[in-house]
Amino acid sequence: MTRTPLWKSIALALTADIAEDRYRTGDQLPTEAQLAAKFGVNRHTVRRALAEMAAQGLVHARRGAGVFVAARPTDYPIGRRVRFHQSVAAGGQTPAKQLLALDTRAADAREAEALALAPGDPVLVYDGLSLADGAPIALFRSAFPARRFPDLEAALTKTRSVTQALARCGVADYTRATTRVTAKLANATQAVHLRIAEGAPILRTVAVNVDATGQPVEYGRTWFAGDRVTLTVEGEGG
Amino acid sequence: MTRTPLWKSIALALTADIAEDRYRTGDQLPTEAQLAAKFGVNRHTVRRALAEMAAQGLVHARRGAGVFVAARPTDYPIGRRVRFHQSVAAGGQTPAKQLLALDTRAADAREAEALALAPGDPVLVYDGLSLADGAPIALFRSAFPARRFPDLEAALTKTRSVTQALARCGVADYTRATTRVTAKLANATQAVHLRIAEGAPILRTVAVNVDATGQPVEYGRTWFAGDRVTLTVEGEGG
DNA sequence: GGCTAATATTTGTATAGTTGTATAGGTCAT
DNA sequence: ATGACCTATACAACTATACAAATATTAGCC
Repeated sequence: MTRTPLWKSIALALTADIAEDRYRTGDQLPTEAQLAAKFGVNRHTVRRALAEMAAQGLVHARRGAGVFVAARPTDYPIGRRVRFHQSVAAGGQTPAKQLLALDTRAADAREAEALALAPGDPVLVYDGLSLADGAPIALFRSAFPARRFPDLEAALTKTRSVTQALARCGVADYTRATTRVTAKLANATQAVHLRIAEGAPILRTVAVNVDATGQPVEYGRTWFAGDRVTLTVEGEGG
Repeated sequence: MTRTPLWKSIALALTADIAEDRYRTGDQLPTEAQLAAKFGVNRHTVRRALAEMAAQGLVHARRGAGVFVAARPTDYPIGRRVRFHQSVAAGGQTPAKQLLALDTRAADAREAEALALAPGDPVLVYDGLSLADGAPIALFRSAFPARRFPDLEAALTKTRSVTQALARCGVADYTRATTRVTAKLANATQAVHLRIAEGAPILRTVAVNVDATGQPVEYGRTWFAGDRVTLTVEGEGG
């Protein structure tokens, strides 16, 4: 005589809690065991409800950690003068960057070509994570010509902003020369960082930034969580 | 939904980094904490990956120091005319020797017998470490008849090479009379020197070198890191 | 300079908690 | 009978935290 399945009513109740801001973006929900006790059902029934909500992008679970309220989609522009900080702030969210790794090594073939370096020239590689309101938006890996910017590593350690760090190294302004966008599937590592499932869709952009004289200063690859970001292309006066 | 366990993909990524020489033999990897941040997982997950790589002999951890890329297996010949320096250089690696202790004392029973000395005769004992590309390959303890070579201690201090030191003491050439090989387990001291785990397998060789007249000039015991060295037996024309 | 002691860093180990997955079975409406 | 729904149990994978043990680094002292 159960018109509505238990799991469905549980999902509705939790969805209402989120809609009424009882749980906010990034918050951890009670554990599955706690929810099961609270609703007086088996843990699997709660899981069924959470699975439905996850499929709708409302929540996301991290094994071993808990279930969290997912971030709302972010609009992200692509154009000649894109600055992550400004773009996110313009959308009313708080931007942040997390440094994952900073390493100097020999350039690989693509990096050397994009930056107009000789094979084997050193590049400074900056792996990081872009956040909006604490939610991960994008993974990125930027390569810079290490010989031209010997102080960039220190600058990036202080201010994780690429724009500010380059400014300290004498590049007052830079613009995006090329951008290519492709679709990929998240591998395990990317999925963890972006808090999405392995195999979930990802937007990958490959870009080269140049200074005022046209010299390439940054070769950047960025991976966006596909269902959390919408890339918008500005009119580019080529 | 994790097709591939996280730790496995992390181990693969790090293994690839080593294979592409981004981390070289003897290099220290980033700390577990840094790797955990870089891959966006808990430290224990990184440890699981490192444990797998350590089990394969790819890396080795030293508590309090870090995780290091293990040396690649070195081929080491056993035969009548073995010279450490030449053997390692022939393999394309850079040989070195580290002096641990140099001491003159009364010979014990085995040393006396091997060197054809009277009980209680003095022997010069040379404890050292053999390195290839900076990675420890073998621990050794060599005993020489002190009365026959009064200047050997000074010579060994200058040039840590046994061959060169003996040459200065009038032994232009020597050959290996006997070699015995056994397997042991590393004790704590050996493990520290060889940068392996306590209880790891060790190859021990016991050898007597004789001069052109057949007089024994060196009684040497050597402990090789079992998983880092392959002993190859040359055809010995007795 | 060299030695010692204190401090900080790094790996090793232990414990507890959380989500993911698999298996087995039971209830009920159609 | 069949399939959707729900319970029960167990284990694997991962997180979180804390502390111990070994090492590296630094400061101070002679």
